Amino acid sequence: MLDKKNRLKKKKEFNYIYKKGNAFFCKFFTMYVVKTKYPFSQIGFTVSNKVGNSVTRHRIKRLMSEAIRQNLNLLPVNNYVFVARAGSEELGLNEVTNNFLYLLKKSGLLKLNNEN
RNA sequence: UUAGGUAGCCAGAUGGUUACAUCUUGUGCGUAAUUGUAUGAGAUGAGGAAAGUCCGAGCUUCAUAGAACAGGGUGCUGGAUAACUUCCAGUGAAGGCGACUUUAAGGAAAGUGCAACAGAAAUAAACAACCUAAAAUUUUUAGGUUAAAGGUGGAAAGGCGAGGUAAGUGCUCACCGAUAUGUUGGUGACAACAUAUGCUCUGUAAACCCCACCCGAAGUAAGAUUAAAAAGAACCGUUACAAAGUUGUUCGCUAGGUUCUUUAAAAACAUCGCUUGAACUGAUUGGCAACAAUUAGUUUAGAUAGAUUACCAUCUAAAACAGAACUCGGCUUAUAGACUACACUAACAAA
RNA sequence: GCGGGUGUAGCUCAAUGGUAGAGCCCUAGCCUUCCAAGCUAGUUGCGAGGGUCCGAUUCCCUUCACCCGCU
Repeated sequence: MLDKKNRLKKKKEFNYIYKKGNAFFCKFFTMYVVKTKYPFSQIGFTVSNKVGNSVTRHRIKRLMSEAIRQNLNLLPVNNYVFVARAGSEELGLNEVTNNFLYLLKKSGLLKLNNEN
């Protein structure tokens, strides 16, 4: 799990990010991004009710958080929400991280980070 | 040996690195102090069903928590339990070669309803059968007796056999069944035995209903604390009419009630409720058992976007179903694989 | 977490416990020079599993899927 300060918690924040954020899609996940005031980034994970069991849903959340936690230094400072879509039940850790990297490249945030 | 029956247990293990939650604690920063913040150490950290939410309780609130009706639930007997649509032991019935299993099992003679099609007839009696007489010539009419066989149907008037009869019929008899009475046994459901009655009176109550017993409602997102709040607006009532009040209707009850806006760092994104509980483990005693009593020991998750991870190695053929959210007692459903016990059962083989 | 509701033909719906129907759709034929419209005929079934009953879409129990409300 992430540290407490890096988690998104409140329902208002989630709704704000859903409304105002830029969305990027791939096959298994969608990503919403919004800029923050704070010097650290806050990240939230959601899995919809239609994906599998509560056990598998919880497992996907943990995999996503682990993938973010290992690559926290690469992330530019923003607020993120990652949503898992149907079909993501059978992914492993490496595939999740690859998907996330693909999303970040697609959004153009990672390139800037590499140039700096 | 094979196929079963019953009862029960486990729910991958070990090691390494790593992440998170709670609690305890050390150090640094900061503060008048608490809170805070950063970083270390230690301990603990999800099931047999945590699930479904099908029942029953605790706890909290609702007017003082009341009454009647409606509505709902349960339904063989005795016991267990805080309580129960639960459990245990029995009775009856059904199934199985058997060990054994299953069982919402009161009342149809209180009343109402329904029973399609078929069949003469469906809850009451004649498609017909037999006999007698007359006509007439293989049929009709009149009278009488009876309920056997036939086919229909889920169900057909106690069953089967013998005697008897014009043909038949509990008309008579034996056996079985039924009903009533009595005796004995059992706490009881009921069972056994004896005697009597030839014994019309279907099924359905998981159709309405009757009888007996039980049930107020909502749910921790209940609710409480921090506060001493202040100001304003709207509606209803203050004439017990009317309105509001935690299911429906009526009675009874409550005198103020409901909603909204603004201000203050915050009236929630805070704290409590929240985990010591009809708790768990072991022993002894009582009981066939469910369970109870006594005694010794243990303290065992408590989050609020919501904690048990990720990777690797070894064992292994492969690891099922599945994630606490106030707490207990049950029920139901899902479930890979491994294991244990039995004077258990059947078949086959050998002695 | 708590509460409520619905499952019938490809779609929208109906039904007294007696063996399931209507409209649109689809198929074939008729009509028309051809198409459309119209007429005739036909195909496709009660979410799943048990029980009560002679008999269940209907009654009872369990279960699955979907939808809605509180938050």
